[in-house]
Amino acid sequence: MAETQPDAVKLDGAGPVYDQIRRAIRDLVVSGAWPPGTGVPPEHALMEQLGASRMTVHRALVQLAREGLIVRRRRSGTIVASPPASHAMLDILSIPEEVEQLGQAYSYDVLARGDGRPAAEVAERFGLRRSDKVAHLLVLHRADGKPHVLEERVIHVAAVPGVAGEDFAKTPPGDWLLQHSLWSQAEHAISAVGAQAEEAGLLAIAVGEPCLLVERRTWNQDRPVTAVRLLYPGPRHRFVGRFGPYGQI
Amino acid sequence: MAETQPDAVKLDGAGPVYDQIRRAIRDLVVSGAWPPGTGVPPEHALMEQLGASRMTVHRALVQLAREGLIVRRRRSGTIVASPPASHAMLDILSIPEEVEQLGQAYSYDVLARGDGRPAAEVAERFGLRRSDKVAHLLVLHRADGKPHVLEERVIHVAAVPGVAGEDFAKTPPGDWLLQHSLWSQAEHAISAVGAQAEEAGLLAIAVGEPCLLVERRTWNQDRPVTAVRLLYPGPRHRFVGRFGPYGQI
DNA sequence: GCTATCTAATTGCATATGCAAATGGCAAGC
DNA sequence: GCTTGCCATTTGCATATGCAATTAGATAGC
Repeated sequence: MAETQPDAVKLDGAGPVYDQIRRAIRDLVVSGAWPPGTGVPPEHALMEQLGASRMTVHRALVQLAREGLIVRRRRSGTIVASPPASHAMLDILSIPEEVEQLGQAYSYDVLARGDGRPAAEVAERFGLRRSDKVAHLLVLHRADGKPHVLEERVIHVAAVPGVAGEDFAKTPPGDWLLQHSLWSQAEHAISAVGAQAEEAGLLAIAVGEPCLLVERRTWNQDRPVTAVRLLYPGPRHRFVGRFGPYGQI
Repeated sequence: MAETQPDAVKLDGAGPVYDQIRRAIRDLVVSGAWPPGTGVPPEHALMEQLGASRMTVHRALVQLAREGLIVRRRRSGTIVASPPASHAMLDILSIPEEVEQLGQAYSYDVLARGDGRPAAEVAERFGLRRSDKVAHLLVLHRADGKPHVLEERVIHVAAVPGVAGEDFAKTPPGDWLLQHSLWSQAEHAISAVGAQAEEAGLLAIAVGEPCLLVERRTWNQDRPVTAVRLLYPGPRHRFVGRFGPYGQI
């Protein structure tokens, strides 16, 4: 079964054995070598392969399961988990989901698309080199037909091969990227800005109206994947989070 | 040593033993029965007291340590951890720290204070009953002498006994509360609003200027502790977070 | 073919045991 | 008093063992 073991688990000899195992498997998962659904070898196999006791292997796997990287079921075995679609606190659901959770009808339009090298201003804002080929998109998402959020997105073509042949007619780019790209790190920033003239026109609000601006940049192993600027009009959008003194709850 | 064991660990018989132990101790910590610094009994003591093996006790304690609720050191033993001062993603540092991290000089003024029953509008906005006694504060925080953020806060007097005799002359209320109150749950919301006339005047910005509004409410065991409304002027404030596909990093 | 039953693979949990590592505090020596 | 070294306590780690719970897949029976 080559499929169940695309790469071998390799220990690095640093620190406790259970932690070496945990890190080794974690690295295989986050690097994409073991994509979601891949079967992790059963405890007995790892035990022999690594020369550790079952309890030690077990400890590593239990911890990975608690971290959400793998899913374990008796008899079926252990598989690599699918990353959760949303990230509590601040991360945003896919926008279609976000709108549907509000009980409104979702639709969207790709207003503009350009492929080529990024303009200096864009490259700067999104942390790209001017030599990187990018796709540049402007998308308006609607809830019950009314403007909901304006998305300006840059996609690094080299990091997402399929993007050149995709027109985003059926799936908005954010959701499409979730399925067609890999990412290992993201950063977002939230701020409040007034709508510029063009933005205000598209969102059907007054110029200068306060908007919540969410900027997110995504990398895969230090290589930029995509950067997006989401402009939510007015005080009718809120991002809510809950937590306790020792962390999220 | 009564101090090291203010309450006994009690198992509830539900689920795995190690998890019963984990939850029992967690509850003692988050309820405040074991405040930060309290000594947790050593593994051997818990082992005898609970009739479990050391490895089972160990498993519970290791997990609590990973969750950050306790701190363990060889020979010294295990103590209840102090909650971290800030909460990653979105939670805000104490405002003095926030300003100092920007390399600016911090100062603040208590602009107004009222003690009594909350007005209907305030009670509504902060989830209080009109019969609850509250302290109501308006505080302007400055960075290098310039307005940085406007804080409007309501404190539930019954939940924070010392508040009546405190004038917040030396410590702003947010920091003071961190030291003098207990909380088990918080919720915050972020949105963008335009500055109202009075707010704009205090912050020295134009009326309608976009502001980032952070609203946070805090409870202790379902009892409201405090609620705060932080108004950050303009696009010069950003909240930044980083994360990976499987959670925060 | 369909269903009920059984079997075996796999994870989950708890225990017992032994040794390693760190270190607070005591004792001995100066 | 001060320093040095030792010892006992406490946590950290790994192993071996045994049994329970779950369930995919095989088998037997209809």
